[in-house]
Amino acid sequence: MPGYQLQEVTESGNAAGPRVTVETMAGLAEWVTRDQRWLWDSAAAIYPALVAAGIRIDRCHDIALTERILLSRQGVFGLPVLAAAVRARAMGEPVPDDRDDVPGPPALFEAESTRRTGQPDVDPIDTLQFAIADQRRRIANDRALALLVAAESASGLAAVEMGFVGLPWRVDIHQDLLTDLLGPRPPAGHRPVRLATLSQEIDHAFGFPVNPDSAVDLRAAFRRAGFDIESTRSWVLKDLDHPAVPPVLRYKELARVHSANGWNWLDEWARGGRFHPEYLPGAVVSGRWATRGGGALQIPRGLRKAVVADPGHRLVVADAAQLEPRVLAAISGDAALQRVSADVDLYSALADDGFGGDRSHAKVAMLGAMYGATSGESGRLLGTLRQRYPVAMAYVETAAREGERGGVVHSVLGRACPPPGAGWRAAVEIGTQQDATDAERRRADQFGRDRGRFTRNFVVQGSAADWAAVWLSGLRRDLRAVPGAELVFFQHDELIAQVPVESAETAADLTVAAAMAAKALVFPRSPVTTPVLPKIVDCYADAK
DNA sequence: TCAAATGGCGCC
DNA sequence: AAAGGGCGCCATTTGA
Repeated sequence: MPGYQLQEVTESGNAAGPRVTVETMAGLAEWVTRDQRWLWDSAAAIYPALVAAGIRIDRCHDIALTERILLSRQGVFGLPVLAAAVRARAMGEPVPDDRDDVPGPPALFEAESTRRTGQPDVDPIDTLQFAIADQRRRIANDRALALLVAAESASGLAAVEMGFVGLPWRVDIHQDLLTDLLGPRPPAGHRPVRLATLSQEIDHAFGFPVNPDSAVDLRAAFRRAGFDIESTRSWVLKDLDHPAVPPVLRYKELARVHSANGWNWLDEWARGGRFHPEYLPGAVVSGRWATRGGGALQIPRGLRKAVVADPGHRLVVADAAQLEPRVLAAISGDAALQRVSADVDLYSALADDGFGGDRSHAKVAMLGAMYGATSGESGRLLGTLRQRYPVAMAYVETAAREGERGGVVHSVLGRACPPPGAGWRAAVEIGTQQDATDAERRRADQFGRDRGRFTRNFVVQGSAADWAAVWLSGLRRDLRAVPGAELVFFQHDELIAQVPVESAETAADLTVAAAMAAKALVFPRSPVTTPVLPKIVDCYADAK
């Protein structure tokens, strides 16, 4: 593994510390000691090889992840080739907004001059030194931003480690579930018997053949049967009085299992009893993680039975209860909502505080407020929220107005949302001219409202992601003191650690402590709580 | 014919 | 209870 160039930095943060040129893994191992922070271009590019070689590090500064956050604040998105961005900044040129570039692992030291013609070659160490100094300068004196960058860098380490370790996955249990639902595994290219049977029932109910996998065909069939529907989404179909509806809904459900998490998924993703998705920290504009491969963030609840701890171990499943409304209470400073958020079941408290004890109404209303619902029950319930929590509602309304007029908003620690694109600006520009047609006005309105919903949600979702990154990185650090403990899954506001039986209670306590620490760091002086309720289980399905 | 767009649905 | 935010993935459809 030659060619990696890392720079060691002293605890004092002196970037001019000794240089290390790593020629081999064995050579690197000598350099890895505790209490070092490594500076490197990207954990995603370097760390997988180290982890595979049995090397773990405690801390790092990840130039790529940091640069993405810093560039977001300059309105640059789409992850330009990192070296190009650093080089442009070094030369005082505008940073290229390279949306179409293929986002491979961001590589500072790859031979980019061969890929991107016309660029001068640069010394990687010089580039690294410049990048570090430049980033430090841009972060200087912004404690929130420094916290975000530290948490993001640590997330980069956790992501690589979790991808390497993988989520325990019992293939036999998964196979049994599939057989129960769909019948035996069909030959390649064939439908399982259960789907074929349902398809026949659907044909029979309509009186003519219909392909239930085709939305076009299915909608035409229902229209032919006298139901003037716009789409075939299941919540539309479920209200129709037609004999085809039950088998269609069941077909959709099972076809989803088959195509998304069927035998092909098992072959590709769960060999060896582990599911190894690739985690991409901060890859969602809001700062949430994304994953690549296997749909790791959409594991159906019904499949959680297949996630079982190794012998002698337990799973510690911890999630932050109703994180987003608590975050809204914190960032808005709404005293009434903060009082409600003192309750472990926030929605129940909300229900008792203006929704006549109706928890589901309270929940719908709050979600609607954060997502920008306009119509229906949720829209009507917004009035109650405005009356009870005017400060919180004004906060999200302000964010929405900012988005509608083309502005940007920030998460609590300072991640910026993308500015509107050229198409958006053009459409709004045209639609607001004196001589605009009705269609142009409607289009401009639509674009404005859509973006308002986006920025409204961004401030909440992004701040929740900030909190979660701090939580995760703190827990990762603390968990290193627990022998045999590994983080194995992370999903927005929920994580799973696999821990030796005897350490399960300790690890569970650590998830709680890390949540309290995250609250104190991200929302200092705020009275809100961000409770975490860890469950110690053998099987993920038993955690809820 | 093939790549991009769409519809749909799983998770938060 | 409603169909509002963010994603990834699959099968089908569209259109160049």
